[in-house]
Amino acid sequence: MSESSAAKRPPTIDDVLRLRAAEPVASADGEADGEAAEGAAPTRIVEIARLAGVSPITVSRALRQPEKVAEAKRRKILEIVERTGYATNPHARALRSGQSNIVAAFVSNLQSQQFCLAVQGCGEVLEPQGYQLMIGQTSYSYAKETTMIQSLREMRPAAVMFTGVIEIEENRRALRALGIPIMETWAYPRDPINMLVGFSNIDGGRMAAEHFAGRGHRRVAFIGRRSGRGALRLTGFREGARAAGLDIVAELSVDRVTSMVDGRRALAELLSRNAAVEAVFCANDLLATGALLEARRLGMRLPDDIAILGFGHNDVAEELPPGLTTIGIDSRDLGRQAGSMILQRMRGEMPPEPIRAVELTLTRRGSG
Amino acid sequence: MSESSAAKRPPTIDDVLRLRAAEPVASADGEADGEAAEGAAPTRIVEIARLAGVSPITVSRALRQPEKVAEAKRRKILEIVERTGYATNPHARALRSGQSNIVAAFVSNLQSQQFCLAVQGCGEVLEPQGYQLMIGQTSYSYAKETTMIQSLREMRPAAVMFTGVIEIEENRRALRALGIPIMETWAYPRDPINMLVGFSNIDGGRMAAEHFAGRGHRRVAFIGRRSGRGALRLTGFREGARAAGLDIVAELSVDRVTSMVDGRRALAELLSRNAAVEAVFCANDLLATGALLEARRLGMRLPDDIAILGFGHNDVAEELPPGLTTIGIDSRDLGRQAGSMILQRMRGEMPPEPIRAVELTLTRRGSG
DNA sequence: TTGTAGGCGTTATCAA
DNA sequence: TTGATAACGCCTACAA
Repeated sequence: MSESSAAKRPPTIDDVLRLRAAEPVASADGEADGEAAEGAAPTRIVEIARLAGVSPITVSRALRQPEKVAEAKRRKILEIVERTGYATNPHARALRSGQSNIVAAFVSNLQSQQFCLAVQGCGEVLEPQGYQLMIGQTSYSYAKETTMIQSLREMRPAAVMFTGVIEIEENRRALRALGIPIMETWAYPRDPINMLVGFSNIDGGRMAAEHFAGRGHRRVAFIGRRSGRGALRLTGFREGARAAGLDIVAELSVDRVTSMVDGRRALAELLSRNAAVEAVFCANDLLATGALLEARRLGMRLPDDIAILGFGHNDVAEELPPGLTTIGIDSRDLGRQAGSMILQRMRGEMPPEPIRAVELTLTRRGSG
Repeated sequence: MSESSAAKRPPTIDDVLRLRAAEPVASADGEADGEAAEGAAPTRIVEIARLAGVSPITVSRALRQPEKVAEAKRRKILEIVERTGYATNPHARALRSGQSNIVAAFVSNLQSQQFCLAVQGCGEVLEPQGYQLMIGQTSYSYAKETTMIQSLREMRPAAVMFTGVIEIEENRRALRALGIPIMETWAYPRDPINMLVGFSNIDGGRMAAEHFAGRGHRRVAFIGRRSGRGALRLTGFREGARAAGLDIVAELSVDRVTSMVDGRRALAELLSRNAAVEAVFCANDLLATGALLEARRLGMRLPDDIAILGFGHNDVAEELPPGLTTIGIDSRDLGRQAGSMILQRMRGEMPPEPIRAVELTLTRRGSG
């Protein structure tokens, strides 16, 4: 079919290759940069194939399934690829094979150290395997979440990871319909969409109450969001308090947490309502840090005048005297575990256990 | 050419469509989820074309260049797309048109609030236009930077943005060779690769010296990295100090800055060497925050016993009493500007000025 | 182990 | 304004 090419049709790949062969010193086609010649890197697998004297499919195999190509050929091909700087076109690859190398990762908030750590951990596992993380933000907003999930339909990633769980049934369905591995984290729902590396926020709350009980506190309080994970931590805190005979003297709801100021205000309000509180559990470290600063500003000694316990293992809070005691997980490790499970699923293996729990620990510092 | 299809060849698109037409209640092909029927969303433009009674190319035009399609048809097509939830296959699109909708953004450090803000700002501009940000991390490592730039050759994004400038000539060349818009930020080099939204770190250092001079300090010191932007800030600080007649009594080099502890240590060392220092300029807010905490721990009053000035506009540092005075930029705004310039370039327009400066401001708080 | 044939879904190009 | 045709670069399926 090759020799009979007509004259008036547009040039095909092979025409172009023939031209290139006729003019060996290729003219660089970068923007007018005066780019040093040396020949632009090949952009097609056929060019490598020519150089190696094999068919394109053999090059393809040498790259993707090296064990299927004879040692000598493989070596030669890889050497040429290396030398020329050839890079596979991922779009062509994804189009033909239906497999993309993009994994989408959504954080609830890019400003959160812990979420970023988890994403980093996940990337550490996936990137060496040739996957690229695409990071997006859901901003704790259901509307944004829905939009992002719609955009996933267009993006066609190989897998998706969230630093959180998806609660809205419609979104869960949409994700399932993508037919790709979906990873949820940071909680421990009964029915994850697909895979989960999480922990029980209820347990976290319970741990807080038990810790206070162990330190001899009786009159305790809660500051936190009334929705999402905050609500779960409160539930656990209540359970633990009841079991240990603690008295929850106040539950302060703070629904928009954007800075430490919210924690400052909350503690001030709490104290104005109820001066006799001995220990406060703040459902996240941003609130806890604000509370700690406010307590210090008021001249209170921690933990004697008041104990403050946070949630999240934020390491900035370690440095604020006297140091914030906080419950949390190893976020980077969570990310790594998530990454390796995603990897298994993308390879078509079924991870032995699609739901994994990571350990909550309490890091004791000076505040409680 | 359609009717003469042989029997033994693999099914083509049209075969499949014919089958689908014969079995109108499509069997969902999601994983065994018992997915509610309602028919999976179409995955090919031809399906929309059938429904609308037009050719595929017309659907394509209605989606990309609506003005080229007659009003009535366009409306009908868009309505069908909307109703069915059809989403374009970006790989096919990128393959054929050579245009990807992915913009790669690299931060030096995902843990940095300011870098994340800049990336967010950039995303705010690009995402509504249908672009997806792909975020990566260079970890302040030249080796990592080189690897990432290599991976860009494979990823084939529509543009690239960095929170920083690329210094290594080889990497600069590789980026230029990509032939796509490249945005650098956070500094003000004489010869950016392509586009720049930056500020002068030297000016920042100079501002620090001028501020100290204006507050009546004479014996001043510097704490910071001796490479990259830290070095530039030091250069400016020296210039400003000389011009204002200040005496730089110490320059402390801290090359691995990973937490506030580094700032604590640095201040302690500085004071042990030279107790008479009146004001310290820390080249970044992490160091400055540590220094501030250490000064307080030692019982010093700020800014009377010692003034501390940071760089970076970190807002956590606002909350640490007495509040960190810091020089910096509006990072989100920088990101937005970068985004809109990238957008122009991707559309083939030349921004009027490919190099833009953003304003440095000093935020006065209690520390100096 | 290697190669041939052809399609993945879209859009550039040219013709009507 | 619309449509027919073919090609983007790769990889699956099958054949040798």
